[in-house]
Amino acid sequence: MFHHQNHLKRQLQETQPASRQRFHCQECGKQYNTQLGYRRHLVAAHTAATGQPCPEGAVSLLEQFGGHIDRPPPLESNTNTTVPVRERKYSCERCDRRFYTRKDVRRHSVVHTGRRDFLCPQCAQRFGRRDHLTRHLKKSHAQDSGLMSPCTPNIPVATPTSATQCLVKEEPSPVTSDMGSVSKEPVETLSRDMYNSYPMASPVPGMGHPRGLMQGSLPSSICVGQHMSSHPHHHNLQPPVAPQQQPYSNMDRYQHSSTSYPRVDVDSFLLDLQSVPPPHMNAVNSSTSASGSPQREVLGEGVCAGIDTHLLCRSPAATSAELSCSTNMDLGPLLGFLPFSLPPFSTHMGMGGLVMSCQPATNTTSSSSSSTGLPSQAPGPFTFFQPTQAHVSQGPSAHSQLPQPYSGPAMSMSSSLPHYYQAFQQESTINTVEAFRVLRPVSCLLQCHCY
DNA sequence: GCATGCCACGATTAATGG
DNA sequence: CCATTAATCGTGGCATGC
Repeated sequence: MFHHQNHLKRQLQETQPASRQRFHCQECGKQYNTQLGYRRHLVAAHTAATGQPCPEGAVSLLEQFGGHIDRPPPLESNTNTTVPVRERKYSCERCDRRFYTRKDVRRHSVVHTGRRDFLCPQCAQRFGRRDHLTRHLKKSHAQDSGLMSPCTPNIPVATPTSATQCLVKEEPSPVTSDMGSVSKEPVETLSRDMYNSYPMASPVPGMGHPRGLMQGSLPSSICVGQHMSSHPHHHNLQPPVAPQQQPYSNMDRYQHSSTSYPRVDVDSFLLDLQSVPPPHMNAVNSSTSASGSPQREVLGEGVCAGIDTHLLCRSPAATSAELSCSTNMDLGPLLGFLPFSLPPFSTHMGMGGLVMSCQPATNTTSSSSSSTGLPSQAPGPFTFFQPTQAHVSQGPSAHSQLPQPYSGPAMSMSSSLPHYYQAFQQESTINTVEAFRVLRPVSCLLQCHCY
């Protein structure tokens, strides 16, 4: 269980200068901010060097690192020689961070785009870099290599050539083909968020990633939240829990000493979700995309634009109520951790949760794919969203008819949810109801595909 | 020059024990 | 309730091979 207060305290401690770099290696002089880093350094750098046999615990750790470290000494050891000091000549256009090589800048761009093109075939978790996927597979799925999740066949990615990785990158999405007039980036981001919507229960209890439910959704949430947070409409909102609440700025997102996204991104996203009327947001998106502002990408390029494209590609038969329905929002980031009315993960459902069932719906939703402009045979995550119109007609009545599974035992997963989700849960009833209203059509859709 | 992959490190989160 | 630990992911540096 996670204790927010405890976390806040710890966060404060770690961010205070006095407590930073308290772990000093007496052998090489390196300093570490965290005990974990210091211990890893000890195991990796000095355990083998001393010639002593690796401790039991260190053996497994070294195995995780791929064996004993045999890399040459770091460059710092040559600082007293004539080796010229390298300079970071290549800077990122979006955040002013500087890098040694151009390649690093390109790789860094993933931070801004939020793209996660590398899909784990075992648990549908997505990564922005191939080596991350490789690492994930080695660490999380090394033992279940022959245990393919049933969800895998439904994942619209290329067959992994290495049998270990699914490459989503550059994979022509079935949606992309129908959105030829749309710029590439929004489509990619939209598709990304759809993937992120995969509920990712660990295929094997005790294996895989325990946080798979929401891990992949964070960057997308950031995109959405960032875009929406830029709108003055939300300033009157109070964050549920925002220990690191900071004003948004592109620079603030990436502290030079930090490599992770601040939690406030998620909080902001959740707030925005509850407060933004879709038509308004649509207007914002339209203005944003039309103006071609350089801020576009910073403001969550893909997601906000993805909403536009999602709307634009829809059939003219879509009613105004339909357009005002938030099912047109890119809800992918939410689907990873919001309860909806999804059946709790169980062994009966099998591995992969919702992903395992993408069979054509037998109800009215089956005809909706044509109205979306999507190919009816298109597999993959978009099938989740095709039949949304079938539920739109419920309109405002759905508001007063809260889905039963939202309450009580259906939230069985809440005990293992991260604190920002729990913070969402703890929001006022009105806000929750609003969230339900926004998300209900999608949840109903998901139910249809699950049963 | 570029792509790939390994590694170190910080951050986050859940689990565990006192 | 609090502190600690373990596991995992995100990011940047950099070696290697083409």
